[in-house]
Amino acid sequence: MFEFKILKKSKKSRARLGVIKTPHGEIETPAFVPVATRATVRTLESDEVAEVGAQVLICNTYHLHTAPGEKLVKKAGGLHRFMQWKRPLMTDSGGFQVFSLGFGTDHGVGKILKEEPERKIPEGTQPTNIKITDDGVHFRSPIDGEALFLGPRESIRIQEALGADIIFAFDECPSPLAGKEYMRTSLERTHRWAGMCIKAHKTKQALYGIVQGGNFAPLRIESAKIIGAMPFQGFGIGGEFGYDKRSLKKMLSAVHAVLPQEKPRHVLGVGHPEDFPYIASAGGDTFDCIAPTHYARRGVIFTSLGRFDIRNRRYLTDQKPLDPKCKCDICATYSRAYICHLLRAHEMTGMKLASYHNLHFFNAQAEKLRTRIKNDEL
RNA sequence: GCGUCGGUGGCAGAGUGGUCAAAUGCACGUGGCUGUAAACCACGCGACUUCGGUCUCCGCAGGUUCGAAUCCUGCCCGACGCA
Repeated sequence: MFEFKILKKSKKSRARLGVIKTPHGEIETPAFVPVATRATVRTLESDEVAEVGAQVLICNTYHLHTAPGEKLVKKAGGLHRFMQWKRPLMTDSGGFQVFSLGFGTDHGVGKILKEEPERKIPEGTQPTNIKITDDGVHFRSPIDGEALFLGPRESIRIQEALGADIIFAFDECPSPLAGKEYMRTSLERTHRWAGMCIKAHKTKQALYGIVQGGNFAPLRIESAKIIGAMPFQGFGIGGEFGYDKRSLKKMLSAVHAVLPQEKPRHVLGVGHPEDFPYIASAGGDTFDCIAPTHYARRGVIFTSLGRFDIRNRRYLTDQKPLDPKCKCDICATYSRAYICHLLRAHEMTGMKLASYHNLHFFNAQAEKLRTRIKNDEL
């Protein structure tokens, strides 16, 4: 059972208000999706993640295969039961690790760059530590060197064992440094893999296909046409979208114009607070980002007035809450001074309180998005 | 009181005649982080600087030497042992 219902379409933009129905409940969209790579939103219990307003989480195929292994998760009753998360779940296919453990590591870059990249990865190049073939990807764990092969069939098989409500096709997330020729070859491979994923897919879990093409508009459009025509129940849009926010919106809009309107779209791995309106107005329904939790552990607090580093000395004497406008339990209870102290002292509680607040903030921002669409403001 | 060992940058701790403004770690500071190899990473951390350097610096005071954090003498302080 999987269904997507569009409740309202904006007249001002491509934004839509919707609801995704899954066996584990509904997701009001646009929705922010916290990242729970290894079956946990780091530092938080599943109950707390629910408390903070998360409707759905995304876990990771590669990392859960590595530990504890999908067999064990299946034996434990599936991901939901294993991690005691009662709401919907997604699993990412491992396609992002093709980048993050490949060229991402080689060049020390993330998938979104700050400035116009000097594209330099020529076609036929392989990353140092992994090998990309037509059948899939040979990984080598950066931790213990363990060899691991992941292709479309393997990814789907693992994701079926894990048992999330929404699963993703295995793709290659291309590097933002990939040259156009590399991008084209990679894209064709990703498209081939998409077909293989559909063939391999046996369960009732919703399978999303992934559109790639980097910052090359014609490739993006082509990808959206090909993936959009395949019998997926939803779509992921992955990779990079250029180095500024405007190109993100433009590219997403172009892709969403091509994809079937009645199916949900998930924007993969994008979602700093300032990106939210761009994603939603470009037609995105769900989107995940590690930012709230990843940054929280390093002391970066997201607020209605922007972000700041709570570890800064001056907050040691600041008795105000993290964000005076925030309605979360942390802001109602604890001072900046306390959280500043905890983080400086490397106390885990500091990371947890910051994570809790940031996640609340991100979810509240997503809720604002929905309200704005309802009120014809977006 | 005698003996032994030791006193190095905010802390811990290398160095034991030149290559030492002094390893390394921690702390501190700045920057980075967008489908999490991430409680991580990079850089800085005596002062001044026209960025080529200049000055001050290894408990204190003297001395030896072309040259001392490093060797010698005295003093101060600490740990341990013996009285």
